[in-house]
This record gives sequence, C-alpha cells and structure tokens, in this order.
Amino acid sequence: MVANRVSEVLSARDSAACRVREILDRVGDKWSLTVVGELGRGSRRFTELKNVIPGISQRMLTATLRGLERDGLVNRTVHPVVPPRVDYELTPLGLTLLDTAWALMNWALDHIEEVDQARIAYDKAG
Amino acid sequence: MVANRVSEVLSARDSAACRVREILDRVGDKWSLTVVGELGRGSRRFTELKNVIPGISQRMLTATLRGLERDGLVNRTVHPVVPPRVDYELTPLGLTLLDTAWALMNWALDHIEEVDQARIAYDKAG
DNA sequence: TGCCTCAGTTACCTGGAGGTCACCGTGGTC
DNA sequence: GACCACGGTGACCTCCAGGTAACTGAGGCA
Repeated sequence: MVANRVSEVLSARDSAACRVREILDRVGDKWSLTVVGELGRGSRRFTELKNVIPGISQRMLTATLRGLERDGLVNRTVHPVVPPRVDYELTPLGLTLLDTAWALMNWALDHIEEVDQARIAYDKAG
Repeated sequence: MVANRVSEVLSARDSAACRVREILDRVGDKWSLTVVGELGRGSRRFTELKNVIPGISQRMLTATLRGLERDGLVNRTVHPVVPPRVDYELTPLGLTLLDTAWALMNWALDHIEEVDQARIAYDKAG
C-alpha cells in the first residue's frame, strides 16, 4: 500500500500531523476507504465488492482486501465449496475506523463546496 | 496533488466512501496534513515550515502550500521587504479541517497499536 | 468434451508523485 | 565585488501505485 513511504523520517516526530500520516499511510490509498465504506453496509463477497465499486480492478481489490485484513480491519472467511465463496466483513476495529471515516465524510459534505469555490476563485485570479 | 486520479469514475457514486475520497484527493497527499498540522500551531514563514518539517523539499513545500492556498485552507501573505517575508496561516476553513484531522489523530492514537499487533500476527501466520 | 463460475495470481506497462539540483532577484553587509 | 538570506521556479530523474490482460483450479452442467 502507500505505507512506509513516509514513515522513515516522520516516525521521529510525535506531532498530531505525524499521527494523521500514519493512518493515511494505511488507509489513504486509492481504494481502502471505499471498500471499508461498502463493508460498513454489511458482509460482502469478493465479486459483490467488485461489482458494486465502480472502476476497481480485480488485482487492486485483492490487494486492498489483503491490506485491510493484515491491518486487522477486515475479516476474511473462506467457505471450502466450489466455486469458491469468500466473505469479507469489518472487524470491530474496522467499525471504529468507519466511524472516523464518517467524521471525514461530514467535513466533506459541509465544506467541499467552499473548497470548490475557493479553487474557482484562485484559478480565476491566476 | 493526488486529485483527479479517482474523481473520474467515482463522481457518479454518492456514497460515504466517495465523499471521503474527495477529501483524500485534496489533502491525502504526502505533506498537506503535516503542513496543516504545523500551521495549526500558528502562523509560520516559509523557511520556518521547511525547517520544522523533516524531510520536506523546497519544491514540495511550495507545491503543498499552493495547493492548500488554492483550496482556501491557507492564507499566504507576502511582505514586500528584502529578503522576502511570506507568512502562511490557516483560514477559518483550514481550522475546521484541522479539527477533523484531530479526529483522525485520535483514532490513530487509540488504535494504531492494535493495527500494528494485527500486522505482526498476520505476518507471523504467513 | 468443453464451458461456466468464483476468487484469485502473475507478468507487464504506464503515469505521475515527489526527490535532487541548479538557478533567480534583491538589497544589506564585509 | 562577493557573499548572504529568503522564497521561490524549472529541468531532470526515479520509483512505484495501480491498470490491463491472461492464466489457474475444482466441480457442476449440458
């Protein structure tokens, strides 16, 4: 994932921004929070996720789910049937992350328009 | 910044995860939140930021600050003196983002250790 | 016999984030 | 006349996140 890119230098720093970067390293990649958001609605199969998340490739869905599983945010349950059936669901830890993601979402809902306006103004002033 | 990488496809989606991605596209790059965090402590000059943020290059600090300014999160004040003096500070909008970043930070403080443990366990299980 | 589904894995390739380094103008100081 | 601080800008390069496409294996079904 995006991880480790930053941690090198910043691990020494103990500030708020540093802590924020640690989670961004873990879930700030292209698909993690999207997947967590979808799993927030309930348990999902691999192919269900693939179909419901537009644009995600099979490879990236696998990689994202592995990353989330590794971080203890998602449980992977394999049913030994054929064709294979694999269910994914949020762990309790994953649910707490979902809550925090909602805080982010609320900020977005409240302020994204302001940001867009600022962009337009900035670009017009150029 | 990281922006526009995702927006293409996901702009159609109206889910929580999508909204979260919008902000991650804006502030999820390598340095933005670190800079916002530092500016949360008060107004800073360009060189002050460069010195206090370990590892950031001049080019990236400039780019990051421009991005934040463009998004209306940071104010840039140029004092026409020599040598130049430029002050950066959070706008009110930037302050609201800082609050949200703190929510993220608190999640990190509370759960990063769990995540680390999960990683170790996952890697050991292979 | 051959094709289907599901859940991947692997090889290969590309775009762009971000790093390094050199350069700029201005005016004070030595 | 040379060097410094400050706040940049631009050329160049590297690395890797993430995309595409082909392949896998096991059993059901026709």
